Parts: sequence; C-alpha cells; structure tokens
Amino acid sequence: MTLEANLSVGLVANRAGVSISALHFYEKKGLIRSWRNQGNQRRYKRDVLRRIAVIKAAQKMGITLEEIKETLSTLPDKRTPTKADWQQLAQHWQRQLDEKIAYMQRLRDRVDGCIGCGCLSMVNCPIYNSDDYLGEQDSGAVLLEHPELERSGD
Amino acid sequence: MTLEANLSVGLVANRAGVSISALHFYEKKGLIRSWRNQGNQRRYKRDVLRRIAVIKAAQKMGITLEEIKETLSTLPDKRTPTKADWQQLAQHWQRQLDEKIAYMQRLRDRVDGCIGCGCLSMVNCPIYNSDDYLGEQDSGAVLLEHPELERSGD
DNA sequence: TTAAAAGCTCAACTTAAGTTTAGGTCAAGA
DNA sequence: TCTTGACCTAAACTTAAGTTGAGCTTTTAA
Repeated sequence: MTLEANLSVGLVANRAGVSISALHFYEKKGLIRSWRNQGNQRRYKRDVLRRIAVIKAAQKMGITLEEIKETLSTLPDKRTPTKADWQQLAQHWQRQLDEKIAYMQRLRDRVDGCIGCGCLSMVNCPIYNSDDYLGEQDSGAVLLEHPELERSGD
Repeated sequence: MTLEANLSVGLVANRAGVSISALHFYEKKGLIRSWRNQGNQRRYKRDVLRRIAVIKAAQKMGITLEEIKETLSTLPDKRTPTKADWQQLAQHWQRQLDEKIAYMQRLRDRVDGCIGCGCLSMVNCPIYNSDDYLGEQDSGAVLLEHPELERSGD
C-alpha cells in the first residue's frame, strides 16, 4: 500500500481537506482520476493528494479550474510526475501571479494618483483608458467620448 | 441641463461605458437611482456618471457589488457628494487593495519557497496552514493530519 | 446477520454579475 | 400615418465552482 495505495474517496477528501462532492466534481471535469473497485467505489492513487494540493494552491492564486486543468495536462501522462514537473507548473502560475500583482499595483497607484490630483471627475481619470489587462476580471476600457462632460465639476 | 440634467438610460450607458441592462441591474440592486418621466422612462442626474465610474473602478479592484453598495451607502444622502466624500471611498478600497496585494505577495513568496526548498510534498508545505486570509477567495486551511503521508517522496 | 456508515448517480440548487429574449409602449421623423 | 428606434418589464439563461437532496447499493462493525 506504499506506492500503489488505493485510497477511498472519503479518505482522500479528509486528507486533502476537500469535500467528497468536490472530488466527484474534479473528476467529472477531468482534473483528477480514479478507478473503481468491485463495488463501483472510487479508488485513488496516492499522488492524487499532491494533485489536489496543487489544484487548491493554484486556486488560491486565482487560477480557474479550466486553466488549472490545461496546465496539469502538460504533466507526463505515463510516469508519476517528478519534482521538476511540479516546479514547472509552479513557475508557470507564479508568473501569472506576478502579473496579477503588478496589475493590482498599477491600479493602486492610479487610484493614488486620482486621490492626490483630485481628478475624480473620472472622465480623464487615469484609471480609465489605462493599460488595462487581466483577462476576464476586467470589463473593458470605458469610452467617454462626449466632451461636454469634461467640464463637470460635480 | 447643467446641474439637474436628466439623462436617458441609453445616454448614460454610452457615456459610462456600460450596458443598459447593467444599469437596470444596478438600479434593482440599489447601487444607482433614477426617476421616471411621463412615459415611464428612466432619467438620471448627471452625478450618476461618477457613481458608475466609481463602481467600475471598485470592481476592478475586486470589490463585489454588495460591498460597493455598502460603501456607497456611506455617502451623504441629501447633498451631492463632494470630492472629500469620494476620496474617503477611494481610500477605503485602497486599503483593501493593499491587503489583497500583500496576500498575493505572501502567496508568491511561499510558492517561491516551495520551489526553492523542494518541499513539494505539499503536506508540510508552507502554502498550507498559512496565515490564510482574503475573505471568500479562499477555501479554508487544509488539514493534513495523517502523518503517514509525510514520508511520501512522490 | 443486521444496522449504520460510506458510496454511487443524477438532477436541481446556489451566488455573482449580468445578458438575452419576448412581448409591449412611446416618441420622432418621412 | 406609419415605421423605426429607444424604452419598459419579467423571466429565463449564462459561467464557475461547487453543494444539496433523493433514492439506491456496498462495506463495515457489533
């Protein structure tokens, strides 16, 4: 039971700190895999635990399950992933995290600027028409093309 | 039409860069207000534009509409909000943004640590049982209380 | 052996932040 | 006058990431 352990779903749920329904869900979404025993119950290899840990870690970084799935799919299919494999994943997500942090910081600084300069008319506010980025999260740059508003002192 | 302009919904949508349905939605949720003309069409005061701009800005910071609504509710109800009023809001959200950035950075550093130290067993990985925080976003600390796993070298 | 605990599937429900659709009204220009 | 465009409401739909419930089976422990 050391290397080819067959862990039950309840056990995995407990150890990984996720609910059973979440495990079902991840499986349906193709993020983890199991086989069945004679009684149709799920059985897992032990390395599913790391996989789940990695999934949860990535989620904390704000990565969606879809992206996680894609990235996980770069792992070797046949052999058990090595440390180097996991490191690659980690670095991949770390870069994304760096971008996110940078974006947030730009945003923060811009708000700073807004507060400082009092340009809260928001019309030519640097928050807008900025180098907006960050995939979904964002609703797209705002177009403010009616100049008559610009003198508004409200 | 300078101070008490009554803007139509289409006009506001255009200038604020949001859809009409979003405006209906914000109104239903109590984030913005309008009155009706004789033909039951919405009319807006001009400062709704700033309000929407502020809503969108806050959303970019990752604030939910519910939180935004709450914070907006601290604005004076009777008079038109002053610059100082908006500044207070901005500072409030900025603090939240700062916390978020700090959280992301802690996360990043921890992943760094993980990569560096090779502790990718994820069982005693510093990503877990960490000073986790950040309201929803997070799924709660993971309990990994079965020591037998810890020798796993997978 | 038998009852409780653990599992299974499938479908419906949840929240957030809107969008889409359907069906009806109102106002303006040719 | 008629038609187009802007508006109205209400309800249903969308995505993400699961959760909850119903109804049924398997496994485990006394």
